Amino acid sequence: MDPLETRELRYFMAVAEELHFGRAAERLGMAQPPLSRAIQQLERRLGVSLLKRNRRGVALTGAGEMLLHEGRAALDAITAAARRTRRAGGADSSGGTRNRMVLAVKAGASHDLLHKLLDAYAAEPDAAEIEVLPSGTCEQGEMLRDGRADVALMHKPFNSLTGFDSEELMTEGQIAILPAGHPLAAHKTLSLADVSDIPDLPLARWSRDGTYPPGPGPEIHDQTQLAQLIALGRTVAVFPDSARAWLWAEHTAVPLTDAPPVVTHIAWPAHSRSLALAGLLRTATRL
Amino acid sequence: MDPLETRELRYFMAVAEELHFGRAAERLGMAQPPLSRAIQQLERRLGVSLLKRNRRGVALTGAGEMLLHEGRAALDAITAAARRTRRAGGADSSGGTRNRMVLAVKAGASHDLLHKLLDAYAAEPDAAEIEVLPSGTCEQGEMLRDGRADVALMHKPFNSLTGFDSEELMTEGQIAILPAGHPLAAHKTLSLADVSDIPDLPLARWSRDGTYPPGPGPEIHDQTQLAQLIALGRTVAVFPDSARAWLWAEHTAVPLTDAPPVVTHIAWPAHSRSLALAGLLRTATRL
DNA sequence: CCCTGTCATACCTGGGGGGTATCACCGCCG
DNA sequence: CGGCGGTGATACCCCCCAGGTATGACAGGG
Repeated sequence: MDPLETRELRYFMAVAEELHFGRAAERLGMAQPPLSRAIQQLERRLGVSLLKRNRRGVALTGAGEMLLHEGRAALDAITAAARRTRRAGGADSSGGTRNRMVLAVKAGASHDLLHKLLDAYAAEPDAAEIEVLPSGTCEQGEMLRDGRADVALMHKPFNSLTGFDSEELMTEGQIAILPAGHPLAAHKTLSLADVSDIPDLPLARWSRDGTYPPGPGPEIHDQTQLAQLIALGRTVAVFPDSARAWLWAEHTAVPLTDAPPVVTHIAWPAHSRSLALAGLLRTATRL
Repeated sequence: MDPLETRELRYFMAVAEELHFGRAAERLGMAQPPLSRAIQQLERRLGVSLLKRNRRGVALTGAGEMLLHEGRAALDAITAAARRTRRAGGADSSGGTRNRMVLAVKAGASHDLLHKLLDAYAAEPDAAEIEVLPSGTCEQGEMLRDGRADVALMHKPFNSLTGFDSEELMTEGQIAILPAGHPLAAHKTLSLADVSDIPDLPLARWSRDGTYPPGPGPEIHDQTQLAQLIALGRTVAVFPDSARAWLWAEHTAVPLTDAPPVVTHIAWPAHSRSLALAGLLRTATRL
């Protein structure tokens, strides 16, 4: 009948994630009884049971899982609307001039491409002000979805472009970054197999949502950390070619022959229709 | 601060579309003063002015336009969440079995592809129940966005696939559909220029959102209507090759040499993650 | 100059969202 | 087996705020 309220969605998401009314209520900063009631009302309203209450906690039904996924997308869209509206209203109060735009970039990646892009765009007539937002590991997608960013540089195959519009900007090979003195550093090229099986140099493991894939290598969540460990001869890493920009003297880069190429795209939410974005895209595709 | 409520969004959308508080309030089924207040609160909350109140109606600011676009996307996402949740909960109450799925298809298009797809999918083990939803002119995208449909057959270049994931299914040429007796019907092939300039047969104009592009041809919003007008020798139309399925005896189809090919895709919202959809895609790409 | 149409303000009321206290139920463990 | 802890549900209350009505302020047009 009448539409879902965002409050109800927020409540349900909390319960669906915690699978526990008490903890969910705490997270929401409210008491448990009104939360229980709100969820019941939601279920009545939708005419669907969302949770199975076993006496020991709760579990999601099929409909519950659906609402968990779709609801997250909807909440993201709402916060995106609020964020982008605030951003659009911050500077201009009428004309559409001086729009600010946020560009998300994986920290340290595509450095000179980014530099050239920003310089070229700044030279455009009535260029918008661009704020560069360094993003953590592969979270540019979330940032576009929830409105923290308006446009992003994304790197296939690490980022997924599904749900966004994009233009291809650049393709590059990958390199292995080795300690300068290591025997393998003398090679002209290497294969993935070569670098994944070095007995004294386990491949570094990157943090993904705070968890790490299993393996022998050191746990990394920061490029500086990684650079240091490589320089100390403790690990080896595989990066796109443009990573040469931040290599140290103690590093040696060796091209990999069989690593998949990395394609840099500029991506934006599919429904975007802004002049500033159009200008940036024009600049980017002309580079 | 605290998130936008859908009520506020709905209110703002109404005002932004009507550009008139009174009419917007009427459309919302409420009185004008609380609507005014709600919008003011919204503006205060966002810290942004959304409307310029000239004493003669209102106009949108830049931020207002942003909220109009982003808000529409957000509201669509919310109604989609509600619709899909209801649909998921209708049949199953726990297991995930017998999910229903809605497939949007432009009425009359890709008829035998659709037929083969449905037959092949129905033969799959634990196939979901598929409801076919005939859509009007090119509105499959909206249907995916607001949850009326879960998956759609879309036709490049008529539909835009931006924002969706898709798989290519079929490419076909286009044909001109002429009255059987017409001189041009005797040709083996024609060009677009040939059919757009026939003095006695103006090209039909299709309705787009209830409005028609300008031109001499008759206004059409229904395939049967069009078929009849062609049979009567009053107009000519250009269609994908698969339209041969519904030709009448009084029609003649002539291939067009220079018309852009029509590519049929199966498309779905980028964030979808359902087993039923995966099965349908597997079937579709194997056809 | 008044009348009309617009949005804003003032004030009131009722419903419902949220809180506290408590219940009902189950599983665990001594 | 009986208390005990921890779960979600119920009962009841209160007060805030969404919404309604009446009215104001202001601009433009005849």
